[in-house]
Amino acid sequence: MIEAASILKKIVEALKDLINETNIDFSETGISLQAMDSSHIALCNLLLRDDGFKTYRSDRTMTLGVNLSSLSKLLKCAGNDDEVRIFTDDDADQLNFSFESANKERVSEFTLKLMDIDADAVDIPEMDYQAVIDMSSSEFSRIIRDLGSVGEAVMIDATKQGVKFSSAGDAGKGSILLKHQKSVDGDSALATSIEINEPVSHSLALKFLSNFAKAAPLADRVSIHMIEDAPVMFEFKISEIGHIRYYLAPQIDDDE
Amino acid sequence: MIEAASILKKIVEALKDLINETNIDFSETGISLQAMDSSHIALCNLLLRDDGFKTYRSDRTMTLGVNLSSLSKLLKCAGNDDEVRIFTDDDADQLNFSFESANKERVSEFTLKLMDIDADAVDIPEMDYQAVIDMSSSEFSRIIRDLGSVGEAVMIDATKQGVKFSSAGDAGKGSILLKHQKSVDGDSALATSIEINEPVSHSLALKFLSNFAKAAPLADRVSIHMIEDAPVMFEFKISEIGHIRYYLAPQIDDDE
DNA sequence: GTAATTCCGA
DNA sequence: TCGGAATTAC
Repeated sequence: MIEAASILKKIVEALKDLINETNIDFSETGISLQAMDSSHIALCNLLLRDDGFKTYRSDRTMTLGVNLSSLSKLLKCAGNDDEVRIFTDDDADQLNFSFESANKERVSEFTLKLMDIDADAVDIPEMDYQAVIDMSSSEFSRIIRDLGSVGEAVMIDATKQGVKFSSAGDAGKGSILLKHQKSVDGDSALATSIEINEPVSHSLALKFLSNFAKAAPLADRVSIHMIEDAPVMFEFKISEIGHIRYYLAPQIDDDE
Repeated sequence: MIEAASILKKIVEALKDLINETNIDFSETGISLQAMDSSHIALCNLLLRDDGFKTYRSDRTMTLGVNLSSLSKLLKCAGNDDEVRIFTDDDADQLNFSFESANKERVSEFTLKLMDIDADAVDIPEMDYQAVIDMSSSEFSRIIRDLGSVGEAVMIDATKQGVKFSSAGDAGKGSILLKHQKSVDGDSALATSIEINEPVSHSLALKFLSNFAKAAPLADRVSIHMIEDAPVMFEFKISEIGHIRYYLAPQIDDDE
């Protein structure tokens, strides 16, 4: 399997602070991963389809347990433009990486030891969400960072008119309102669009949202999927190849 | 003696984490320093020839003991483009620095207290090395940093074809292979050249190599000089004026 | 564990 | 050019 290193790095950066160790599933159709975060509250789902790779081959289905912190360190040894090959031996007790620089003068080989991990058997039902907010991922990061200095949780209120992020803490409170905008061609990159059946609002722990925001380098946009009485889902599409989705259950608090 | 501050700063940065205190020799022909690192394993050698200075005068030979950490702090008070004068009084119990800004509008004077230091009498024999690797110093830094996250030691294997740096640790292992290349004019800045009589390989403690890599800002290239059963020497040429050389004895381990 | 520094992104 | 984050030294 061959791919540019930078995207792989970003993927691992988007997961490693949430998940220490996880099983990764390799199958004919691609690579996938589902895992609860270390505190068993949030949930991540990664999908990389086979056709997104330059070449991809997996003769059989394999589940490999990796330490994401080690993997992150390993990937830091690749240049962003290096071509990456990932392969495993038949006994699959280690995962091998080769990085080749663009000019071919430098070839690195790294090996990651694998581990047996007790899988959190996770099943994610597809849902019909009441509201789907599609917004700039950098805007999302900015809002999460800004509200992170205000309080511990963010209330997300989605209405037809727009979406409001708000937080309150000891020193005060803050809110950011993004108005719904049909993607104006001029700056559609920043526009926020909201598809909504019914207004919905949820309070979410900022601690997790900050981690979700680490996926922003992977995608220009993030979509936030909300429904009453179920986890909120954040999706970052990874161009041409798949997505990262994060699920987080709302906090039960006074305002809902 | 007058010199641009930035180069002096870089020199001290390249030494201070390895050596706390050292004698510096001032003679008619220039400035030199030899010292073991604090753990008495690695060895540094600095040479600054008199003709590399804008002006240089040393009426007699002097050996002055300095604390490099204090010197580093002192030099941080100089602007990078300041012209530096270093001078001492006849009794030589302190070293005086003046920094003059490019526009001459600002002149700073600093004084460093000297100390008596028991010299490690160090003698470095000139050797005929079996292999000399000449490579980009930034590439060297990168490799040392990358392998630093893998293990505690690096094996350097020099052959006619190229040089391989490799390391192994708990989480896995890694290696970087640089292919030998006659300096193609196009990008000779990155090319690696290897002059070799006989293949040689040595295992070296990464802890020290990380310190050696701090000399990279002083020189675009580093040359690695290897011979069986003797310390490996790393040389960074300081343009027009001298060099820093580091010596490190190989670790005895199974692979050699 | 804290503090400083260096590097990257806005 | 400035601020923030990550890395590294004390």
